[in-house]
Amino acid sequence: MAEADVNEEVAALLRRADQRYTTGRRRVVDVLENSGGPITITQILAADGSLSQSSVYRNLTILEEVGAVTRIVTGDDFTRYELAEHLTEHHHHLICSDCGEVTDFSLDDSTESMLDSAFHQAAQANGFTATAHRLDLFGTCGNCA
Amino acid sequence: MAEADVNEEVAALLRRADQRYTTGRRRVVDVLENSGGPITITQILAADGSLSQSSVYRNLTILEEVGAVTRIVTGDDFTRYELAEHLTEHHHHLICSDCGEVTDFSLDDSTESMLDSAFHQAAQANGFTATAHRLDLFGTCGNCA
DNA sequence: ACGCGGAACGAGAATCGTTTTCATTCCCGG
DNA sequence: CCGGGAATGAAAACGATTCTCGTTCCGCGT
Repeated sequence: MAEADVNEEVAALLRRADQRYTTGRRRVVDVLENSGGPITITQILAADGSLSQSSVYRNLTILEEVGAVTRIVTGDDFTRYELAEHLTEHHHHLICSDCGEVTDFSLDDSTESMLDSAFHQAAQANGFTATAHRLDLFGTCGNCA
Repeated sequence: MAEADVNEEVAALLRRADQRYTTGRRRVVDVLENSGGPITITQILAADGSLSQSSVYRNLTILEEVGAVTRIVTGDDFTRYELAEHLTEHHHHLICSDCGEVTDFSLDDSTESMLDSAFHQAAQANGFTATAHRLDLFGTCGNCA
């Protein structure tokens, strides 16, 4: 999705929740857009020095509530954030157990659709209503090998 | 796996790392064994009042290091623990976004093996060495619906 | 049996990522 | 141009987890 479209879509999501698309929020979205995978608060602050920590935390919470951003927990000590899937593309994560970095990857369509139906079936069998799934690979990234 | 076998296997794992299978550690393993899914420290303490918080934290760390226990982060504020997969069976998690509870579920063998090869391929394409994967469904459990 | 030495324990203090507070600044609607 | 609620920033508070430290336990050699 083009940058302009992302901004427009985020603006719409915020408006729908009676929230403003302020400069700070826009800067956060811009940082997330230019980072090939989920990143930490620290990384966001480092990427744009004009942001203040508390506002970034607060704004990420709001952006998550309106559905513009997704919160990712990997197992290391830091929560990471990425743009919501409908603003990017469906993908999964390679998580390096060594350095903690997260990079995106995709599966081919036929695998994905197979997964979907398997999930649907499994959820149903457990009286569970599934709204999303998470699929990550853990291991060692090229850098750390 | 039968309870006796689990204990034996855990004992072996600990011994291999020059660690003792103390009463406290055994109690933790017992609690994990009798709980159809990953549970929090608080739940462990509630399930066995004779355990002390700091020791449970410490022992779970050790049990994880020797490969007897796996740490699970779901997105809510609590880390959960379960017996390692080779002490139970391969499975995935249904995570209730509402109450936070986690329950196990399985996919059929053909789906699993398809996934494995898809993962292998994706990891390789990214210069990544995959050692494990995580596959969870988020949604609403029967109770919270 | 006994005693030694290191492992494990328990209670509380410390840590640190995250959340909240509160006074100030900004921005929209009238 | 003003008033009032929203957003901000700095700093304090919070809370799950980790660390500290004195005590207790356990395996082993004598």
